[in-house]
Amino acid sequence: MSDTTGRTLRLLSLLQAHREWPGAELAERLGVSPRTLRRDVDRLRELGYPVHSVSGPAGGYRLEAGTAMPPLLLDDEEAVAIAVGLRTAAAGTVAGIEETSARALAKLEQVLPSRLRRRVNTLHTQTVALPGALPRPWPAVDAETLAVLAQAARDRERLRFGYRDRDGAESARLAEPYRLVSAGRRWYLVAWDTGREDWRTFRVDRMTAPRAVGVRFAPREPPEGHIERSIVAPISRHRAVVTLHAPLEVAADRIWPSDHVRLEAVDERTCLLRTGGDSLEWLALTIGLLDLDFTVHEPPELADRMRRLAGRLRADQGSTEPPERQ
Amino acid sequence: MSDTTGRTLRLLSLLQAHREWPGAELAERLGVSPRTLRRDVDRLRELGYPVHSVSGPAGGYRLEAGTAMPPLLLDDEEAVAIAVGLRTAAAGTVAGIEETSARALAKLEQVLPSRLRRRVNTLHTQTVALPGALPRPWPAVDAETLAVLAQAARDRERLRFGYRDRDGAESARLAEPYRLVSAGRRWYLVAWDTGREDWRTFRVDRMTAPRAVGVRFAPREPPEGHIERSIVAPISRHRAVVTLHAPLEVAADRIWPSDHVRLEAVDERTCLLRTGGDSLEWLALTIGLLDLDFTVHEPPELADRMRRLAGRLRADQGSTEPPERQ
DNA sequence: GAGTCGCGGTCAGGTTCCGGCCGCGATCGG
DNA sequence: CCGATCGCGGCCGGAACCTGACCGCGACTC
Repeated sequence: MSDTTGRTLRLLSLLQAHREWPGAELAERLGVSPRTLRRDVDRLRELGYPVHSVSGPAGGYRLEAGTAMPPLLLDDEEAVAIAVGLRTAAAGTVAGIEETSARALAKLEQVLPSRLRRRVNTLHTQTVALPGALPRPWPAVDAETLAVLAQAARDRERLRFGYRDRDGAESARLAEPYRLVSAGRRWYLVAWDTGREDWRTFRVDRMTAPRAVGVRFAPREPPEGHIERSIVAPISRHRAVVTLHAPLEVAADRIWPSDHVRLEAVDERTCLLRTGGDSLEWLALTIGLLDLDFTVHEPPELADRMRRLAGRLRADQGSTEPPERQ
Repeated sequence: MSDTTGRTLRLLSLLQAHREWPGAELAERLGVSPRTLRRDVDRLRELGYPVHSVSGPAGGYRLEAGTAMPPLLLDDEEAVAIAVGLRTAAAGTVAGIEETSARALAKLEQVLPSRLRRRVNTLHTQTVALPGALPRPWPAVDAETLAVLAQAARDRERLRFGYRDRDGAESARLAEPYRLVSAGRRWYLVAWDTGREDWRTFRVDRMTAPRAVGVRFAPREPPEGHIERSIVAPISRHRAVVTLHAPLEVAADRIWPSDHVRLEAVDERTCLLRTGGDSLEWLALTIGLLDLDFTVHEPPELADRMRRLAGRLRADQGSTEPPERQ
């Protein structure tokens, strides 16, 4: 049995499925001796995939980001999610990468098992069937954060983060994430709060700087039906509050309405814009492009960013001819 | 030299990059004898990946859809496209798979090289429809069709399809696809029409039942500027020429390569960007988000728009308190 | 019908792989 | 500070594997 290639692939798959593994468990799963496992790991390293290792108790192996993409080993659901995401992106929901998305989609669909293809079809038609509601404004959630949370929950790693509760009070938390839940556009993390010694449901948008602390914990089940809560506000990294020195109607005319935008009149010549976004540059530019006089109230960083951008933009635009027509 | 595992991986990668390969070429690329190649193919089959083969001249190997997902071997752009698609899907743009998308994203981001991560970030913020540039409903292009076209173009396979031209006249076409181009919400296929013996640009939504006919053709280059003339120019109202005060590599890293974008080095610290778009605001936004110093040469309106934008951003007084807390 | 191409059997020689054993060093907990 | 745990990598011997070469066969195209 020419097992070694397949085993190496299986090892890669395991390393992608969980972030960190103790060597002994890997060896057992692959059905080889620990010595051979070390050799397999070396093989992966020689192939250019950086496998990081930690000595001592609680040591183990983990696959890190290197300079080249390793082969992605996906389970069924993930493959479906990717296919659906690519279809949507190719449909023009995401600007600028349509053609590449189509190419990636071609590659994936070439090898996509037919039972999965069926699922992709039903899912895709389900989601795109809302022509009116299709053009989404900006992303509701910080994807980076989601990825961190999903990973911590998957790998059963303790999570440290700041949390701002309903009343705005900040606190530092240490929790054992159980599952990431999305309800509508909102995301929640169900977790065991080790400080409070109880189950909590955290709104993801109120969490700050979550990071896996590297300590694994024993799984734990939450009580039946623990996952209920209701909230309103959108989820984005930066929330902006800006006064626009223009009548409400004028402003409303230039702003693409969405869940993430609130516009209220202050008086007949002024209105207040509340909005949010993942990047300060994005906020600065979209606000600036409204072409209205405005005053930024929050966040303070936004004003800084605007000044910096203004500096870039000011520099003698259009004064010169392009260098040379090659 | 323990090459065999890596070679098997490389073989898998080749089989995903093109649909069909003649055995001799695969053997040469992998640097082994044809006999060994056959053994490698057998190995893949034993691992459960269905490699189909065709005898006779024009024979070769092709990887087909099996019962399990094979490891996906992605190039940089594809990886970025998938990451962006997943982020968007996870953010709730696509209903029903948010949690799975987040999981897949975690898996991908764990191994995503950092240079790609930057591209994902800048791209991700651009997913929004602009105020002003309202997304009008468009004859939806079938993702399945797109995948077929992208694959045929990639693999250089002749394509047979029906086409309904501007006047509604139907015709059957046989063409050698060159490239799939997306402009705005529309898709075009640039191809050599073997019947007309000339280059044609087909609108994808007017094509019916395209399918790869299985015949490979020798690649052929369209005349210089053909794509720009037939698609980019008519579609994008504004064509911009901008000097970026950054090395080519830095700029290339932040700009999504597409048919609408040309980037050339001027010297070691400067490069020239040519791009196009429907709206000045969109152009200003994408250029502004690059976070690079730049100088706009064309069009003059864009330079004006940038100056105005700079004025707005600078004019903000940055007062701290909003008028009244509602 | 000729030529091309994939298929798979066989063989021989060299290489690799594996498990077991060892001492080493890093890390964590007491 | 010490001991336990875990990853590291050298070494060994025997078994297994991999490779290239050669062969005749069958499928397919022109």
